Amino acid sequence: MRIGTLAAAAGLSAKTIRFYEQAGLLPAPPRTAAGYRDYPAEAADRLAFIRDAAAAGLSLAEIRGVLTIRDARQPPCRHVTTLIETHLEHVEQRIADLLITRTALQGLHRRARAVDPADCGPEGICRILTTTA
Amino acid sequence: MRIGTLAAAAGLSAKTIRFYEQAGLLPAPPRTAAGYRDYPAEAADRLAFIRDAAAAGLSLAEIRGVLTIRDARQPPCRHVTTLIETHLEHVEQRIADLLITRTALQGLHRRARAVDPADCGPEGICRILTTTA
DNA sequence: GTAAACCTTCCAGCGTGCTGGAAGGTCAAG
DNA sequence: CTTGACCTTCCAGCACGCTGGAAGGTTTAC
Repeated sequence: MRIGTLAAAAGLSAKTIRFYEQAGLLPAPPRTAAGYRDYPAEAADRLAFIRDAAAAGLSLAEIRGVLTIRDARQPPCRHVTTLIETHLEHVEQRIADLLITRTALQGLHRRARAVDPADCGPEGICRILTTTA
Repeated sequence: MRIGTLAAAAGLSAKTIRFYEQAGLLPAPPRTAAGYRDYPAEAADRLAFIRDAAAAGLSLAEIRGVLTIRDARQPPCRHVTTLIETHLEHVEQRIADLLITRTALQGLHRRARAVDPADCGPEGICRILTTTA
């Protein structure tokens, strides 16, 4: 399977696949006599995993961490558990941050609807945002 | 008011203030005879506005949009309201994505605790993760 | 008078996740 | 045989929001 076929199958560009290889997310595949990358079918699964994990918001570094340990073929279950816990903490922290942001935005939005545009004044700073510090 | 004083007042670095000027968020102030930036007191208000809007998660481009309209002496309230609504949607989408990720990680974590490390087998791929890929 | 703390400009890079282009080699169809 | 689609490598840059450093000029404090 050449890179273009794999790219089409995974819904990514060939460029992105080479980038993932370079970034250590996808192992370098064997090459044809002409030097073309020749992927096994499993590569599509791996790329699908990467794509989904990335879509879910994991950074490539996080995904790489999961894949690296998986690829080690050792049973480092405790390591994996720790890794998962760490990822979970990061995700929960991000959620917490975003909830704070959301609350702030909802406050701004409430105020925005309450303010009469004519009220902003010719020189005044828009009240919606300035009162929010 | 020189840049260092303003920076201290606004809780930003002098570098950041120069960057904001370069980015079109802060107008270029008059200069002293020696070429030093000499800010009026209002600059601190403007920077506070920028800081607060950024803290609420608006991008510098979005803030610039608000400021540009404000500087044109038009009431930006409706624009700001729309901006907030759009941004709120993005944040909520992001939160929803992260909640899905969190659920997935929690499931992984439960499975990790349930698996006996000896169970992973010498040649098998660790089960915790493979069932997820 | 001198040393430190400040200011100026410009150029460079961080990290993230790609994307584009140039210059060249290879493969399949007509 | 030629055309065009595909592949290779490498180098470059996008956006984002700064941050650091070099090389110089100025102001302030002792």
